[in-house]
Amino acid sequence: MRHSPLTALLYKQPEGTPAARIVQTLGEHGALSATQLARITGLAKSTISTALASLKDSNMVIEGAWAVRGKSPGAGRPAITITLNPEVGTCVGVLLGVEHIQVILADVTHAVISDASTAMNSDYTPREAVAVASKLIEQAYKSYGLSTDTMLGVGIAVAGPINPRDGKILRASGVPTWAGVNIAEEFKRVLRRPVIAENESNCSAIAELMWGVAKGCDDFVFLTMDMAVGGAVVLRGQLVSGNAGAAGEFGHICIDPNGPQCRCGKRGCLELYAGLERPLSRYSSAQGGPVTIEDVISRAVEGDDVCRAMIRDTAHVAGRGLGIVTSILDPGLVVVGGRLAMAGDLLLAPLRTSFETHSLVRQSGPNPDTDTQIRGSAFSGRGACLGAVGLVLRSCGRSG
Amino acid sequence: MRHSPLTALLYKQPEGTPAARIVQTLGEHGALSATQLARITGLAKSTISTALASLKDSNMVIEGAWAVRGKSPGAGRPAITITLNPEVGTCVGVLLGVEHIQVILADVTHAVISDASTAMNSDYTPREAVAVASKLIEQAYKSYGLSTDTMLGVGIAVAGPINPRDGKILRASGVPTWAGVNIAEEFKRVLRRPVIAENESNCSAIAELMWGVAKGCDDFVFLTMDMAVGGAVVLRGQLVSGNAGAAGEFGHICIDPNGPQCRCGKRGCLELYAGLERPLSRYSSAQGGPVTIEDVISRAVEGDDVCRAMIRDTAHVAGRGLGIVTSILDPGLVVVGGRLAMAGDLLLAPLRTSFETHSLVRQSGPNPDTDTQIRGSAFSGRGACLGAVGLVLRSCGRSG
DNA sequence: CCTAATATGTTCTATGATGAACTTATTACG
DNA sequence: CGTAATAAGTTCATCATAGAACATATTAGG
Repeated sequence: MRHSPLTALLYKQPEGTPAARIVQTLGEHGALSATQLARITGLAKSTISTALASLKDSNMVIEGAWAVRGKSPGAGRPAITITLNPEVGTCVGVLLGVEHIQVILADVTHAVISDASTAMNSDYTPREAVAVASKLIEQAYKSYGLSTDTMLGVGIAVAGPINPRDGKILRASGVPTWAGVNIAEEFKRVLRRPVIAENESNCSAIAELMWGVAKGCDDFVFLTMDMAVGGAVVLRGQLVSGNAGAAGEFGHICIDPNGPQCRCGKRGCLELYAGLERPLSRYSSAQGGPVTIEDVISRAVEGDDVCRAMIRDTAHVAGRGLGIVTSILDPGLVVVGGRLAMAGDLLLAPLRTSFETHSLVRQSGPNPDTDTQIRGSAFSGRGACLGAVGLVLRSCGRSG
Repeated sequence: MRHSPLTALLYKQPEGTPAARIVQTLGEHGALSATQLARITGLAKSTISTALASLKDSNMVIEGAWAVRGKSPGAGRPAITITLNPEVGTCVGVLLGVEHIQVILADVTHAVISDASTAMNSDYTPREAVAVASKLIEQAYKSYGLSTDTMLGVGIAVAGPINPRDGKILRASGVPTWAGVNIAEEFKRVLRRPVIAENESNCSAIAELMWGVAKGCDDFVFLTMDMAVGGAVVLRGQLVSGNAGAAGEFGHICIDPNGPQCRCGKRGCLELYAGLERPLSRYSSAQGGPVTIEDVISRAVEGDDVCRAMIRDTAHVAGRGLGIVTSILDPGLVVVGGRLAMAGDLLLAPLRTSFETHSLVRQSGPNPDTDTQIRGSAFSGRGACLGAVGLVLRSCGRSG
């Protein structure tokens, strides 16, 4: 099973044969009918039909008579749903977070089989990361009685931009000690499988695109609000990585050129005002003990004024940042993720208000046709790692 | 000739038949050999060969034995260059500027046949625009003995964003009185030809992409520096228009939320600091008479300190704006256009310096691999109108 | 001047996607 | 309960594309 037929289909052509495109599309969308496949891939019904026949023969896809998603059974012959055969392979997503490493094991339908984490001291080395993640992966396979031979690939979510040309973490990254490391190579050497590394925010955006609030939306912007501030840009269904992989670094938009120095070297970055690191450490010392983002949110929900103000203040600056992003990209949708997004409307309401005063299009009054929507992420914290899982079936034929 | 075979080829399929793609590619690149066509379109040599045969039969393309561009004749059979037959049709580009209307008439090879302008009072109406432009077009055809039957289409460059959904000029536009007008329709009604309207900066970007410094570059950002500040975003060879057509409105990036009110309704927009409108009117009253951008540039070239400072100051703020753009898009190339770009290094040198201090990627020191290049436009003022010409052969099958 | 090397362009056949027509399976309604 | 309407999925002739092999036109060098 070292090189399964699925692997061959996935890691091949840029546009691909009908079979490959079907597998890809099923990977992204889950269960679909033949007609839906035709619509999504743009191929003819007949083409789908013949391709599906051979895919069924080789056991790559299976059919079930379950109701097709989002379709109330009306008149007409009911559709037969097609799914990737879960037994055909597994995908692994790894999140290399600041304080923990998370590993999600999923089948090709993206059904999560296992989700495990290990706490880490911040400033762990790439070598440690590989060791800990490999162990988590191994344990996940072992405890579910699966062979690692079924592993089709590994997606890795990293804090910091990755140069798309050489795969190395950018020197102007969130984790300076990792600068210049090609983390995908490090993992590939040990796991001997296709490994795709991506920026954490980009992974979150992928998750939103595939299964989240941005499903079916080809153009949107993702904003991470957590200790740090990050983001991602999706245009025509594809991540925009930029020349050096630094696209979507909303946290480093200059808000005030005379502001305090940021760890990136510049002054007055958005992250310094809209990130929770500074207000949280101030609040923690005022409280006389460490307070987490989750604590702040639950206290805010309970009505704590200081915590509400903290969220409102970050929302206000973030809205200004989004206004700037909108002057440049004018996205139809902004998805807000990161742990602070779990605050829901406590964050989103002031964010929307601030955005409207700072948005060009909104200056001519509300208009549902042209207004940018702002929505909270559908995932609470797991988004980035799920997105890393999604990377495996998405990024076909790029790295190998 | 009302519906020439070329029109049929141009305004049809989204991806298109080989013949259509060849015509498009020739339209964009000019003279090419069959082999180059195969490389650029991605089609097989054989496909190109057969398609070219029928295109030659129908006289759509002609071959010449001129040396293929950028190819020193080495060993091997010399290439035969293919060009669109200039006699097969003409394209018109219209620029609706603030103070003048410009019309360029070109053949399908984009060779400019005529270039004429009429001065306008600012705040002219769409109806006047159509009348004046139509007259200029008519004169151009008449004075070169061409029939308007050969007109394949008209591209229009407009100051202000255009909603890609309904083609109407956005209400938050540069010319408020034009808000809500579908200028392409207005022209189409009179000219009875395919008309494509685009934002002026977007047209300039198209020109740079097709024939300017961004030739062969699929991802770049265009910055207009003139009385106002605008811009455009090109990703994967395509213009990014945004949800409401307001993508690339760099002039309305918020630089200071407590700054003066901008005509767009927001406060402290980049345009107020990096646009020449305010410094120029101040300087004009100090000089006791109207001074143009061209005057400022020539005085700066001659060594005038006030004019040099004016350019340097706008460059400084613009660099900060570009730094912000880079945090979001991280483009590999920035092309600077608008009349101020004619100042050359007087503008570009301080712009680059300012950009570097405000650019995230640059924080880890210079690196030719990841650094964003900043180049001046290749066109002096004519870019937008030339781009409008280019729109005609480019935007196939969108509007019609 | 002849041959090798190199590159362009053409021919021919197999493949494989397409679209029209058809079959199948269900609901709606009289 | 039967027929019309609707939608899903299949079959098959047609045709466009690609790939391999070939023909053609040039330079380099002995």
